[in-house]
Amino acid sequence: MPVPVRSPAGSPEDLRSSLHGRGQRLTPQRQRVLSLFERLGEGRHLSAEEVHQRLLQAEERVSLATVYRTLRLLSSMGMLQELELPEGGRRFELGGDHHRDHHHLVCVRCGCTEEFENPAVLAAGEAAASLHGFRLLECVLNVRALCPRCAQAEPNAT
Amino acid sequence: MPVPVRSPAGSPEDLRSSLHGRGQRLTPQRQRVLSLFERLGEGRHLSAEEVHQRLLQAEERVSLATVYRTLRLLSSMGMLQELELPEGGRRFELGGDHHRDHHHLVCVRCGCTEEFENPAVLAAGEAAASLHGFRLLECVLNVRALCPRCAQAEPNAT
DNA sequence: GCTTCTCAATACTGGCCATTGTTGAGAAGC
DNA sequence: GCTTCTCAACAATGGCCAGTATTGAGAAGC
Repeated sequence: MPVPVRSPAGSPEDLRSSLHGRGQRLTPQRQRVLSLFERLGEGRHLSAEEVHQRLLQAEERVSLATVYRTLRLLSSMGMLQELELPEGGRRFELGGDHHRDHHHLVCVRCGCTEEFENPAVLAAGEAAASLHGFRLLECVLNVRALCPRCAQAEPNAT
Repeated sequence: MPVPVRSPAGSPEDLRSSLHGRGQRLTPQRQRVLSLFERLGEGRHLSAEEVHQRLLQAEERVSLATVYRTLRLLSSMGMLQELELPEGGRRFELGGDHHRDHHHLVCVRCGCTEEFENPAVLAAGEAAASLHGFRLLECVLNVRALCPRCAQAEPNAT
């Protein structure tokens, strides 16, 4: 039974540590597969063969067998979600808790975090993306701050 | 005593790579000094002795000589700014380009980035901070996206 | 046809070690 | 008094290596 993976497919480093936690390794192939889904965005679902083809097109060769293995692995880690189609054949898409915008309040002193949402942030991200011609995938706002407890411990009032 | 959950995103890794780029090392002492200034926020300026004392209070022992060396180092790297007081004695504060909100558009495919600003983001951060009783230090919005060139290369319309 | 298995070749990791940048105390300089 | 220098002790890194998870091709299973 796989370990509970809390953080969605975020940074490359997240994937690495998730894998290491299970004594597994981060390989270019695994990165390529996950990265492909991240580039596609959330709604998209692909079959193993499609993943294989797309990676080939992107000049990121990964053998079909490895694609299958990796899809299964990433699913078991919760980073991908498996869809069983009635017509036969399976599809995969980005894991469920992948909000396009999820934000964190991080205490720089003790490291504790709070999560929050705010549509205004996504709007700002979309505005900037559109201004520069980018296609937005995900917005992550990190607010570096001091939590109530640590703020009290710090002997200074700015 | 607070329990560290995960390292605050932002500068820990930045500092490391900046140092490595110069063939220098990331040590706990350097982290402590920089971290102290980050906790203080932007307006604050401290003398070497004050830094030393505050670190002692925080049970983060760093020798005075090292404090001096580190302050000089961080200044030369632009992470701190040196203020020469007319009365004699120098003070240090967080480097200038440390905006309380600076945001990035990052292409997840080629890695290129664009920077932008948007007061709405800072507002959102402040709202969240205030809601949870946090004292905001800095807002960093990371928009994961595809740049125009890479968006074109990706053969899919979501 | 889609998916998994086999097995030799490959390569990611963690551990260990030498290199050399850093630190701590106290002396020395200004 | 504030800041820098000296030097032995310390420790962050990079390189190297063995251990072993992973990959690629093709065969085999469903």
